[in-house]
Amino acid sequence: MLRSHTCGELRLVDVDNEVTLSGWVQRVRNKGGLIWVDLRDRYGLTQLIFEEGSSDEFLLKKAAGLGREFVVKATGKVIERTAKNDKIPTGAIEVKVAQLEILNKAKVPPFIIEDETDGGEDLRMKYRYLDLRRKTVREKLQLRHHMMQETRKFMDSLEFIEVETPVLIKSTPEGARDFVVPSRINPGEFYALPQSPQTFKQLLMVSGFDRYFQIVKCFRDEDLRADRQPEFTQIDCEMAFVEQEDILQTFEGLIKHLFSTVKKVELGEVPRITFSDAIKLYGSDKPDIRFGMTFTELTSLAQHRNFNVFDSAGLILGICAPGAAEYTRKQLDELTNWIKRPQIGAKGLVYVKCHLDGTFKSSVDKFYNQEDLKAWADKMGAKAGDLLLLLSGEANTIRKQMAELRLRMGEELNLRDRNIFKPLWVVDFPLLEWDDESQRYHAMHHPFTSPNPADIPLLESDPGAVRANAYDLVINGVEIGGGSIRIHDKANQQKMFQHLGFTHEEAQKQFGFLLEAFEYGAPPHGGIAFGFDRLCAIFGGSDSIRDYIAFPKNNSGRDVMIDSPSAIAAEQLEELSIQLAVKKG
RNA sequence: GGAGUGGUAGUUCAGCUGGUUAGAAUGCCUGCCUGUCACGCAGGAGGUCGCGGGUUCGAGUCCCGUCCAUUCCGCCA
Repeated sequence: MLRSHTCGELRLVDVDNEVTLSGWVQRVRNKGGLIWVDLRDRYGLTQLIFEEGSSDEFLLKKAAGLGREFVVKATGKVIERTAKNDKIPTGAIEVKVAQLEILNKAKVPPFIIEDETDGGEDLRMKYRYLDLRRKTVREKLQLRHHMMQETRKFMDSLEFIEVETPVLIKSTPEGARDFVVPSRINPGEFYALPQSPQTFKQLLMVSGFDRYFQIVKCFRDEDLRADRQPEFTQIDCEMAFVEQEDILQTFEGLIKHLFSTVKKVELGEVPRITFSDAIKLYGSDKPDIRFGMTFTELTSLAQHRNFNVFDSAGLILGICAPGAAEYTRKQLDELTNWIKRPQIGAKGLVYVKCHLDGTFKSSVDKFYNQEDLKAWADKMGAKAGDLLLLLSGEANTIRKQMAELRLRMGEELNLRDRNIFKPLWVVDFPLLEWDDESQRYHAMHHPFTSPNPADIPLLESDPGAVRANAYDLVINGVEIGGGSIRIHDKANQQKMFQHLGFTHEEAQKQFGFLLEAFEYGAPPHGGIAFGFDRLCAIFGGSDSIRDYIAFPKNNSGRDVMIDSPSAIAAEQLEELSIQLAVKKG
């Protein structure tokens, strides 16, 4: 027998029992006549003890020779500790070892395998299998497991059916770049890996599976970020015979269920905001509503005082940072420099300190008197002790800049607590988005999204103003999910392709199967997809999704452990009828 | 494609305006230690300063190029 118990379960009640434990040596503490070995497995840590006098010499020697990460089997009696450790659940007992077997030796690991590791990101990824032995990392994958099970439970309880859709599908030029896979038996032709199972889930609606979901890998060949991997997991969902309200209710239920079961957090009703209000108040379509600091427009109030910067601006925006009036000159300079960096690119930053004595001190005192500044403060609802921060310029540009500033101020003032969760539905997204590069409209969500019926007349006159039946779920400023009510009739779908610049032939070639399916009785339907990795990261309180993926890729899309991607043999290339334009040396 | 930051011992980092033999902590090895649990004490080994070029009497340090990592912008229907 290799083990009778795990390393996490023995307690005082087990004292005097003979047990066998197997696991990894976390650390050996050799005190001369006494040797302790911390034995670790997935379930915890148990202390083994060897004692000069009562343990035989050979055994002592063997114990003293153990190194980190050796795999051992130890048999012995559970005894009560003289000196207990209340930091670990097994801290009241230890195992007095009578037999020790080294199951496998280990090289000295390149970094320390404990909660606080000395290993950097790169090294940990190269030896990910060692990194995963660490409790902090393991717990993140356990969280993911838990969320996955709860998602399936909840969806199943509502009669959703999990259907697997193909991974080898067809490339389409819309949207993100596809990963492609050459077909050996069809020379010169390629499959694409799905960016999402979008068309398949719509076809399932046509098939009558009126409630579908799938926890599914999706692939996008775009540049990576801390929260973006080339392969990632979605909770993909679709429902037939529903309107937007049905979808929002159903999946608000899923989110509440996950928070309740996994985090023991009971959420209230999820608030909603329209896209246009989100932009106006937060400068972002994924506002973090854990804190206020919404935008106030000061354009009419602040112009015509001979301050040229403001007078020439299309828009003047202000936010009120609560209690930040005592910011020093140095802090304000830092903020100004930060917002002037090329990534954000503001021209400058105007501040107004609302002193406790009711006076104001600003960086534009030359142009504005105390009454002017008071009028601003009043309009922004500022209190004594607050700091007003103003940006001016072209409307869309400064909204983005102000959104960044708002988030930074929220961070600095500790208003973005990781243990507080504020989900938000953003609704009424625009249907179309103008793309300067290709000089045409793109679908903001995707080409299957239906327009808001009230706005259909605008499709010809003002396409950019048409609202879509599309919605996003945002939690703490992170886009967690998005979806829409789809178009379900052929004529409308064809019209949409037309608006997006598809010729009739292109539309037919790429999506003919869907258009044809719509002719055979397609029900009204809609759905949503959640970024599962991000959802896990939010639950775990991390900015990066990488630790929630067992074997993630690095910033360049490489797996440094298995060293992929890699070149393939000339014979393979030939078999696939592929010639390389560039040879990798 | 662009910008920022970083690359020095197994690991995490320090190394100033260029100056003699490149340091610390931790890990590792050896010895001592009977209640440790971040054990302690004493000793020891360990370096292509990412790579290539340049400036200089002299480069870890300055300059140019390049590679790698990371964060952000673009991109991500």
